[in-house]
Amino acid sequence: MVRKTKEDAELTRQKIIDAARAVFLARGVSRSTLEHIATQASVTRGAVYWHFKNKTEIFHAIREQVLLPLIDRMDDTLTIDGAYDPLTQIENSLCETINDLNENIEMRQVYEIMMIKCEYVEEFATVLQQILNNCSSITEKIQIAYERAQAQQLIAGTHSPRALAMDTHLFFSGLLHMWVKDFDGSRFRFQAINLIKAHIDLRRK
Amino acid sequence: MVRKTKEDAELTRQKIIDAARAVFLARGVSRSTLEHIATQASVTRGAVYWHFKNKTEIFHAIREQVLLPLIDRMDDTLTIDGAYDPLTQIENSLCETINDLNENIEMRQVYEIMMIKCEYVEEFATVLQQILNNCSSITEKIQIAYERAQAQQLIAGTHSPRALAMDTHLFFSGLLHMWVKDFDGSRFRFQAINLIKAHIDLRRK
DNA sequence: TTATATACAAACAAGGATGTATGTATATCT
DNA sequence: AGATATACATACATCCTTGTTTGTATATAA
Repeated sequence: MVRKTKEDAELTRQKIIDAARAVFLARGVSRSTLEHIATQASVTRGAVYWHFKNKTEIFHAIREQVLLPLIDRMDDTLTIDGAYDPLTQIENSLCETINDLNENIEMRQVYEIMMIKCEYVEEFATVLQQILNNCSSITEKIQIAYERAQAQQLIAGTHSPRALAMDTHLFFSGLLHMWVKDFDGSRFRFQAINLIKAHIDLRRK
Repeated sequence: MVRKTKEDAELTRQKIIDAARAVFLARGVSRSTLEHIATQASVTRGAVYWHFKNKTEIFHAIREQVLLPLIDRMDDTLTIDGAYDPLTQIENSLCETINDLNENIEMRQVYEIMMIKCEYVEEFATVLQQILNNCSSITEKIQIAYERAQAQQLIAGTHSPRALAMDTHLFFSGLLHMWVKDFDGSRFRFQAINLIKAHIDLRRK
């Protein structure tokens, strides 16, 4: 059979994306061939080339599908003036991301691919800029929360919200990297939440 | 000409390593072929295969040549009971690493390769375990310094040296990753030292 | 109902990349 | 001084991988 309905086609497209995620994770992006991906998706390379121009396009599709919703959600938890104090809001925001990583397999896989199974050269180098931009945006959100915390006199000592935000962001950035590398979980995964709490407690008055 | 003297041979071996570092940096590890490396080193693949079993072995040679001395030096600055107070020792140790990155081109290149130009799959997956072990060892050193700082009552609030060390390590880990990705320097490279100072100041009484 | 565009499968062509095998000039050892 | 091992260069065979082209059955539009 050939020529499926529009919905069928969208389904195979998604099947290819899912297959690519699994293959990238297992073999790394550059060692993954379109044949690997096609086989994993139970289609031929013909189908892959129909839906995507090349491997790079699949890579970007995978990345966007998981990362875009994540950024939106992070924005929400940090900027909404909710029931918790600003420091707790930051803490919750970071913890939520860790929970997502624990529960959402696809998100975990994408993070692992982006962090230790991809080489940022040539066509992929542009992603680095996007990552830096995301980081800037997140740091700004955290900074705003710290400013509110300072206004409410929740912070010990005298530290600029900017510096606090950078420190928190770098801490979390390191945590994510270690979380991904720590595949047996013993060193970082199981205590990630406690590490976040300790980090925020350092700032509490 | 062929059959050089032993010293000549060692020289070509080093030339190949240097060439590989440059090629890995420019094209990423997996897209770098032995032909690329040989050409860059002004030799043929024959020479490369004489000195190394394959690309993976060159990779490990590059890594060890830069990382092993670094670890030794980090050990020294952290464990020696020198003229500075423990918190300043930690600060200096981190700042020294950043200074190294700024001044030592080869070290900078190796960090960049290991962090964003290499896929940790198959033969390279073992490196992840080594990285985790290094991290553990560094965290322990930092923890000991924090314990001394606590004994001297230099630390604000009541936080366990263990938690402080983990937090510092994760912060620095994140900083290194950002330092590498921030190729134009504007966001992290130029203010790395200040970020470290701010991080340590958070702990000072 | 027929024409056309769609959603693939299958076949084709070409260029690398790897590992090995072979050749060879010359340090080095005896 | 001759033998041997060394330090490569060159040539060879094999296996992928990629991109494109062609074929084709069938939704879908006219």
